Amino acid sequence: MSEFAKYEKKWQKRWKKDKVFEADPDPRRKKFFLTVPYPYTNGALHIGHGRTYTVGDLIARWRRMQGYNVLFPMASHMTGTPILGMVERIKAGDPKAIEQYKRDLRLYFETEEEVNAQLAKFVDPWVTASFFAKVISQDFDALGYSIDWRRKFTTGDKTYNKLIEWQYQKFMEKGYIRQGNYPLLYCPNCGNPVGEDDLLQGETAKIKEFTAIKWPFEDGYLVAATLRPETIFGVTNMWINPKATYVWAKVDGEKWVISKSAAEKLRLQAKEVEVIEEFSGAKIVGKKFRAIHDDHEILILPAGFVDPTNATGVVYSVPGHAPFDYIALRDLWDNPSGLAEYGISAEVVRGIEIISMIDIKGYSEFPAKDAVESRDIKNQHEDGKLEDATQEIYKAEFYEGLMKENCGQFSGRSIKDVKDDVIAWMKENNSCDVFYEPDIRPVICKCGTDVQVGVFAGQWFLDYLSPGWKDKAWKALNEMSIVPETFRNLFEATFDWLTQRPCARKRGIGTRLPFDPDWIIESLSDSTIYMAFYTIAHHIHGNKIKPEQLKYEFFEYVFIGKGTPKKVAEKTGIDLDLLKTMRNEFKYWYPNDQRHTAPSHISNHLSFAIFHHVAIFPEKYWLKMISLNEHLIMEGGKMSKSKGNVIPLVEIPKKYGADVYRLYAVSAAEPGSLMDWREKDVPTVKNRLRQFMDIVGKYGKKEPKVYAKKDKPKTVTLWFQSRVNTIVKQATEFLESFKLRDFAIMVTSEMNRVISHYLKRSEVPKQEMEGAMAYACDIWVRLMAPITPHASEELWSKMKREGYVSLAKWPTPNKKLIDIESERSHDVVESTIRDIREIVRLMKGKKTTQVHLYVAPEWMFDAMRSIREANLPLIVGNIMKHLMTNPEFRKHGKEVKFIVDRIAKENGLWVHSRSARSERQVLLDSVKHISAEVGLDVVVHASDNVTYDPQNKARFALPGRVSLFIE
RNA sequence: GCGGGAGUAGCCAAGCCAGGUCAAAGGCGGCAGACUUAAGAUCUGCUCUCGUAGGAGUUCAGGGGUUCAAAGCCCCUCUCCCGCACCA
Repeated sequence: MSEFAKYEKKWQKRWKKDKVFEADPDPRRKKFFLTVPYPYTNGALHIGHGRTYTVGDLIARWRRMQGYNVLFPMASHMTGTPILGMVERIKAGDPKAIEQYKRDLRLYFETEEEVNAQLAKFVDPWVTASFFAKVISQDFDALGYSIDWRRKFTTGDKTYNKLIEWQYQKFMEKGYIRQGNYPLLYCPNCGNPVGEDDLLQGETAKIKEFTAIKWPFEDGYLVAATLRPETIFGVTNMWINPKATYVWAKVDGEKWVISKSAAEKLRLQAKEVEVIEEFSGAKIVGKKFRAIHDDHEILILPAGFVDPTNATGVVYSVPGHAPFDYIALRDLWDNPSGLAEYGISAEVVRGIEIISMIDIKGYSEFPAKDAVESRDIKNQHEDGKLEDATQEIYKAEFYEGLMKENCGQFSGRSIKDVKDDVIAWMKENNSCDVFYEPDIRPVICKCGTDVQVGVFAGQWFLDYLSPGWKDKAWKALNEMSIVPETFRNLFEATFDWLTQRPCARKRGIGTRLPFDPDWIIESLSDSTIYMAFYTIAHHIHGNKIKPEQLKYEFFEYVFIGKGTPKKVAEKTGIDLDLLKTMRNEFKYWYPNDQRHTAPSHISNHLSFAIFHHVAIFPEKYWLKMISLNEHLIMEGGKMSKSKGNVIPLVEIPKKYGADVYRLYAVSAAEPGSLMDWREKDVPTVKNRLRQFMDIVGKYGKKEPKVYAKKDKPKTVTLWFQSRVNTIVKQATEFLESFKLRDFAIMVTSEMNRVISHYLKRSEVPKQEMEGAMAYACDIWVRLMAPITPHASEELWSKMKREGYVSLAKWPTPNKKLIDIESERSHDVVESTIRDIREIVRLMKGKKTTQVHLYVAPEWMFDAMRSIREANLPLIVGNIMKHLMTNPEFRKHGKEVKFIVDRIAKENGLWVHSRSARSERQVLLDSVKHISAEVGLDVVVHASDNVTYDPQNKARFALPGRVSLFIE
């Protein structure tokens, strides 16, 4: 158990008891509405999830301390397939699924009996989802997240369904929804589309779209599938596998010749297929078909390499540009003996002329021939080499090839531009269709069946290309803050690429489409505007409003302001005042000021959220800001259950302490980069927290006092007060610009450094030091509160402060105390100490007793100021001229050159005190300190009155660069 | 393939957009010292190379360019990471 657990629990309880984070509208205060996407509750969360929620909480806490009325709510996500899938696997007794859940359950139960008892209940997705929703909310509390839990809901709630129904009715009204064909991986045995998780093999498979070209043949078509439809102009023959089974089939009313297995696939691809006749490929070898572009007759040849289970099992041959075709034809030329049985003479085959139809630099007229010969491919059985040759030619021709003059209206155009036009042209002439295949083979379903491509007719899409939609979304994006700004590119790329997206499915948990209840809205499409639901969720369940009361008119009124509350109250039976309250509460909180999550959601969830908001809400309710933090890795590598290196969220407070984790999570990496969790760095973080607690614990209880100049404090006290306020200023600026790591370093390392330095200064009287320290601690404990709320709360109460530090005022820098001059002077002292040390080190053991410090003459300080004020470019001549016009400096001509040369060399002015007097004074004030640091007696001289300088060192002094003599 | 991003000292990681104040923050590791019976913890200093006077030299994936001046801007090359649609 971590040493922090006891007081962490204590404060979590008190926050809850006093409803510290429950936020209600307060017109007198500015609001800040922050959301982090709700977790998906199909299992326990891990340390990586914690990073995002911790950052979210940091923002919430900081804004709250800044005086904003902060709403930071949370809900849980259960729509979609994963929970349902797991439940089914548990029911089926799948040992892997059972073990996975047991592993998660053991985190929450002591005994194996309890684990099994809970697991036994996981036969209902609702039970699974609500169990994990519950434990995740406990985990969040244990990490100190300042969430208003009154507003929680799940995406499976009936009331939530009503929101989504309204949303999709709105989309329908606007014409943003359409139906169409959609191909996806499909298991014919299960009768379902399959996703990555459903696959045994080929998990990464994507769908490849072939163009099926319908070559006129007898009273129908010979249908050959290709990825290179532009090559129809180079066709010389057709390849048919004489040993394979083909069919004549009626496909959507037309007669097609395709392989038998292709006919079965087409049935799944939303085609009407009726097999008329089955026959062996040999039967049509030797027959003729007609070309698409000029109708001439072409021969069908036998080819063993044609795979009837790939695409249509019919291949048209372009030997000039396809290595497989070239080598197959060459093989027949070399050995035509097998042709006789099909009634094809050797002469006819030898008479086939290879056609060159693509012009490409660096190749002969037949690139396929070049590629085959350069690889020394002997025959059509060298698959690997042929595949390689095909890739080479395909790529080269696609990017650099031009259609030759024999390509009709497409002549002269580049392949990559012309491809789609060729397809369009064939489509117009009813010469082609589409045929889908998985891009890799085999793809096997968990049920053991070979997965095919299924085409869903009537699939519902959200059409992001609907007129006007994208323009509005762009406007929203352009006006929104994206932090870190580097991620904006990713949004822009996504916006460009979004076209149509299926928004409903046939399976899973979710909301049914109101206008087509066979379909269930898929889980990324039902979580885009729900932030609005937080503003009223507690009223809905608090007043036991029934789902059927949440009619279309209800949401129209509460979210859009349409209709009158009176009419809506009549229609829904909801109390009139309650309706008004909800409308007002929505108006108070909305829009969502900041949404924080991980960049992996940019290409879907976050972009959809922007699109859906602009579709539904008026401009003033669009998202204001999206902030992002990257994922977390473990000891330099990916986290994965198989590696066993996943730390569950629930263990973090026990193992490390919530505050330690939080501090690590914000200080180990800036949000924009991956964070590496390294166990050996944890003690350092813990130590930083302990130092903070020790110091504030010791000095925080004293009476804070601010020292003004008139109080005649030590100069180092003025420096200290200045540094503390500078830290407040910079820390706040870092938060504003979302540089969370810099913020964390500033309020831990830097603050600690400044404090330890001050504590070392023995010249400061005890009372003065305690007063100044108490002042600093009062600020420090508040600066740390967003990161380490429990420790800060504990200290705050020990300091006998009113209320909770979580609600205390965020420190603002006291400009009067920021004294750049004293910070500069301090730097001069520190650099002097460094210089002394360096010289002593270089003197290698020679006995040293005393150091003499010589400050530069006053006029040099005047010269530096004069240069700064003149704001001259860094050109020696100009600066010289500038100084020499002043008779005061002219007196020191030679030394002026010395100082100006130095300025040129250093590329500008450097840190120094305001005047020789003040520089000397600071050194005098620090004699004790310098002496203690370097172990030498210290004598400070003024260079206009040097009484002792045996080695004539004083003349090297410059402002800020004290000259030294060590003896 | 398409799209996005990254390569910084022994390691991790800031800096890059707005070039000079950068031998480059912070941390880890290492070395030395203090404290301690000792170890650990903690604290202090050092940690690219050279240097018996505060200085000099060489660095920011590799190559080229722009500039008085480049880790930073431009071009090319190499290497690595992430997303690509029904999966949340």
